[in-house]
Amino acid sequence: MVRRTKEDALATRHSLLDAAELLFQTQGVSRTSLNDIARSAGTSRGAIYWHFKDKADLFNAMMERVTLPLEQVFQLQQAEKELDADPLERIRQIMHSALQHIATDPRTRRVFEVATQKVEYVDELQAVRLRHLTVRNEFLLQMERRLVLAAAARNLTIGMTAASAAQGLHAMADGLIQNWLLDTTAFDLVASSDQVIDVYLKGLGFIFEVNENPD
Amino acid sequence: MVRRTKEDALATRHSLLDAAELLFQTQGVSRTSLNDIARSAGTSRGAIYWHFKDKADLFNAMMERVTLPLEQVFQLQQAEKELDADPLERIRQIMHSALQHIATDPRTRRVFEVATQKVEYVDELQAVRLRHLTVRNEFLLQMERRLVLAAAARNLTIGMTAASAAQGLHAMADGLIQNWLLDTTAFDLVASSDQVIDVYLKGLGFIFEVNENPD
DNA sequence: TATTTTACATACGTTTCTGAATGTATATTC
DNA sequence: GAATATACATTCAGAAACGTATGTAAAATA
Repeated sequence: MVRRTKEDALATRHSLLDAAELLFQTQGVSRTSLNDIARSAGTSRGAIYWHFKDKADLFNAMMERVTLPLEQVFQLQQAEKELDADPLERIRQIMHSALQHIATDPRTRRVFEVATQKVEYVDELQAVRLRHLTVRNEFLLQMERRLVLAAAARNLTIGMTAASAAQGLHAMADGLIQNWLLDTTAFDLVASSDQVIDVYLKGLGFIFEVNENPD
Repeated sequence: MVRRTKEDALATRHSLLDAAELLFQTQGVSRTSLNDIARSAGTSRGAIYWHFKDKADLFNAMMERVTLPLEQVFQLQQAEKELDADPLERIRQIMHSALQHIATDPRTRRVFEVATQKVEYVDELQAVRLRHLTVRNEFLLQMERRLVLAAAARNLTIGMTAASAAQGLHAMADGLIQNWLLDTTAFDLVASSDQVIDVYLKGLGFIFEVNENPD
């Protein structure tokens, strides 16, 4: 009704994104009107058009609220001097912490569910999609490099290109997340991922103790 | 304009589904109106409402046109007496032929792209989704059984439950398909899948010749 | 051949959403 | 403390989509 302070405005922005998350999750992006979001956040459409250009812009902001922190994690991993650490262990750590974060942080899980099941990637949303592809390719390259280092350190040669091996690793994590999001009670994401990723790495020729705990 | 023979009607139905496929792929399901589909197929909305209850019903028909044949494949695999065949080889064959089909059949690829990127699974479409989950679980059970048989035949014990191993196998195939659909030029689906699946099976303890061809 | 379905086409009414325009009261700035 | 920018709320006009109802001519049926 009246003008708020800058902090209030930021709070409004966040409550709009919060409302969007929940509504997108239950109704899907396209069937959620800007009016729905505004009313759920206790404001009007005017507030949305003030903070965002349109629905696609809002969607993008919602995504970045969870993906930017995730990307930070990868950047940090790269920043710290890791020359001494075992590349293979770093791979396992990175995968573990990423999956762990997805499994435990409610907002991340919600947004991932929206991003994988409740949105259609066309027109303006395609751009958002493409940006994420860039991030994914960056991740693939990192994994590829780490695999090369890990293989060299152990003086072994995997039976395929490092790029293919990285593709497989990423596909495995991606598939696990997707399937877990379809039914979060079907299996324990972190535990299963740890096991299954170790199986894959073992198949590549890397030998270590596989976690023996069933499930 | 005038009534056609039954064959004509069936042709109309198929052309409606064809048009829907293409429009869904480029515009997304929710942004494609029934009028768009009708005009693209050279008919009117009346034709759609004659053949289908609503858009969800049409979507479901579009899905079944490609999923039913795929399910048939699995059923047939089960029907023929396979007691003599090596269960591990059957797993590899099934995965290979499924991926091969997805990679080479344009309609299947198109519908998969729609199903994974161009539709929001809410409300009526949720039902369609749930039906596919049933199919998936059936597939998981089959793979689990085969893995048990394969392990028994070789007198080895994998370091996890067969269910988890099957989950990993399925997640891997699923992830590969998803990633390949995002950019079909990034890698060769069939070749990469063959390699990567063998790596996984090898990691489980199954030993055999891994295809050595790079990429 | 008369009757009844069938396979659509067309018209209608209603709902809903969007973007832009405009209004407005309060922070903020100078 | 006057001017300006901010953070929204409200209104408006227009398009578009859906479901239903109704029309219709040719197949199918008897």
